[in-house]
Amino acid sequence: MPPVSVESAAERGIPDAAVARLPGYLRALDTMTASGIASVSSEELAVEAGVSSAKLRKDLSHLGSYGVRGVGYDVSHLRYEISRALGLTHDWPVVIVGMGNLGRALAQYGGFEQQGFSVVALLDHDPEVVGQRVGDLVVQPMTVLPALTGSGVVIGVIAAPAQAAQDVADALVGAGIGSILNFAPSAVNVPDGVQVRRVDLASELQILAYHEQRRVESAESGAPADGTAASASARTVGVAR
Amino acid sequence: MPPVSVESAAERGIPDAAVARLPGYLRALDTMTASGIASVSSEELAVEAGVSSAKLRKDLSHLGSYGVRGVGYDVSHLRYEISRALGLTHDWPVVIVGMGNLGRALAQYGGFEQQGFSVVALLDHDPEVVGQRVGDLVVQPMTVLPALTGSGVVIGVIAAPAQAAQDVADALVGAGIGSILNFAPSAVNVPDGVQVRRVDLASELQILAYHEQRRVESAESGAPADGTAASASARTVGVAR
DNA sequence: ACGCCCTTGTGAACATTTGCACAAAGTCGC
DNA sequence: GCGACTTTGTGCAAATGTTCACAAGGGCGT
Ligand SMILES: NC(=O)c1ccc[n+]([C@@H]2O[C@H](COP(=O)([O-])OP(=O)(O)OC[C@H]3O[C@@H](n4cnc5c(N)ncnc54)[C@H](O)[C@@H]3O)[C@@H](O)[C@H]2O)c1
Ligand SMILES: NC(=O)c1ccc[n+]([C@@H]2O[C@H](COP(=O)([O-])OP(=O)(O)OC[C@H]3O[C@@H](n4cnc5c(N)ncnc54)[C@H](O)[C@@H]3O)[C@@H](O)[C@H]2O)c1
Repeated sequence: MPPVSVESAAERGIPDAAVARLPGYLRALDTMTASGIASVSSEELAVEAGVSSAKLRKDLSHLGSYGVRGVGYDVSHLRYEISRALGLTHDWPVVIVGMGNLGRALAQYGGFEQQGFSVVALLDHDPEVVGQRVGDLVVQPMTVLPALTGSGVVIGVIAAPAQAAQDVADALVGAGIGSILNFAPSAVNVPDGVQVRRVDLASELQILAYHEQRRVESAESGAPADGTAASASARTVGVAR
Repeated sequence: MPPVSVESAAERGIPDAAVARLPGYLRALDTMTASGIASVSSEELAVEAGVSSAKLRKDLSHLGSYGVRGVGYDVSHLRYEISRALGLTHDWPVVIVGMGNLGRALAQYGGFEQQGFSVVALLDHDPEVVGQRVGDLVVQPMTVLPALTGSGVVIGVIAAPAQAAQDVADALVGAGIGSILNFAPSAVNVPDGVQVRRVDLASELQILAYHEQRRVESAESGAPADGTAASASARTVGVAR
């Protein structure tokens, strides 16, 4: 690491890979709280979160030294420290754009709210959809975006069709949104400094398919299956349907 | 990994990071096909897929040498080669477990089918839900699982509540499912060799929140913003750009 | 048929992430 | 109080992933 002179404790610059795992630790801690557990070792927490204990300790070391050697971590204190590192000490207002099937499901799903986010606005460009009520909110037109960002909304969710995703992203960025969660199955290009994360089921399934294919191929190990014959292998799978 | 001596051309062992990007390339190629584009350079495809061209070329090099120097890649041929590498030369049957809000939405969402997967069964443990019709299928009890795997189903989707996720995973693994896509916000433990991927919106939002927080903090750079005052920061966001 | 020009495929440098192993540090029983 | 025992936090090495930069290769115009 560069010799970052002062650098208070360790508050700045947690590696991306570690940041991506923090929410999992948070969730595991919540589960333990619900079970009435007050203290955990890195080993126990690691199992609950599905990682190795060494990785867990290394990750936590980036946010400071909150464990007690020989004992473990205090569940509620660690929960607080991770929350703070992630910026969840206050709720973040979120806007969802695109009120189709997915947008409605997300708007009504309580999973956000419990985790430090609150859906404060629902937008759609279709005049037919604008004005409809979804849960506690009324769908608004795209033109209100600047007003939303003006009042502090910085996270946007794209739930519009793929071909509209880039337009929506442009509108969000133009209005000052700095972080985007994209459910549309397409990449969006944004300026430097704007964060985009994509959630795509088809991609996830395709990645699983790759691993399944490998398993099938290695199951027929004995046969070198080199060259020509290889292509037939996938068919094998009993798949009677 | 053991040093796999012979290793034909490049068919085996594509790095995980590359595999995770292949679906994105596939999607980008589909978009180009729809636009009537027959040939692309790595640079153009990289922009469409949202990666750097060097990364794209390196990734593709793991599946073979399918480009033409000075020209680029033939869209339909590259599409085929990526499909083949991912194991998408045939459809994969999928079972969804948990027919609540999310399960129903997934079952009726066409996004799977277009991409090489077909939902062949819907399961739930609740007798009230079993027998209901969702789209073209009737919800079946958990007891049919072994029959499904017997006929070739190897990919399962968990759309049950978090506290049931481990039980469902155990049932899936016990029946012979080898790959699981888990939508419940909890980690599941499975034996070696079983693949699990998790999709969790709250985690994604929390990761975005971390980056937003950093942006806010660096905006108030001069001020150390240590301790107490920090919590007010988020409201600020002048985000004039 | 030749050479120019363009883009691929890849070796090598660099960066990040993971895993190991253990000294440091604290608790708890006695 | 003190020593034995437990578990953290971390230095280091290995593995994995990314970026750079360019030689090799192939088409296309002439
Ligand atoms: N339905 C699912 O289960 C599901 C699951 C995963 C991903 N997705 C993806 O999510 C996206 C939305 O899916 P859906 O089923 O809700 O689609 P949908 O067609 O039901 O809804 C899309 C909504 O977006 C609005 N919209 C279109 N263009 C817009 C624009 N430029 N600005 C603002 N709003 C616009 C439309 O008016 C419509 O209300 C799609 O990209 C889809 O692939 C859907
Ligand atoms: N609703 C959403 O928009 C959404 C979005 C993201 C993630 N999720 C997550 O997806 C999961 C399901 O959400 P939901 O809203 O559909 O919940 P839900 O309560 O509507 O549905 C859950 C279904 O699972 C069934 N089930 C429960 N235990 C089971 C078991 N052991 N075996 C088989 N089936 C069982 C129930 O009978 C019920 O039909 C949850 O973990 C939720 O956090 C939901």
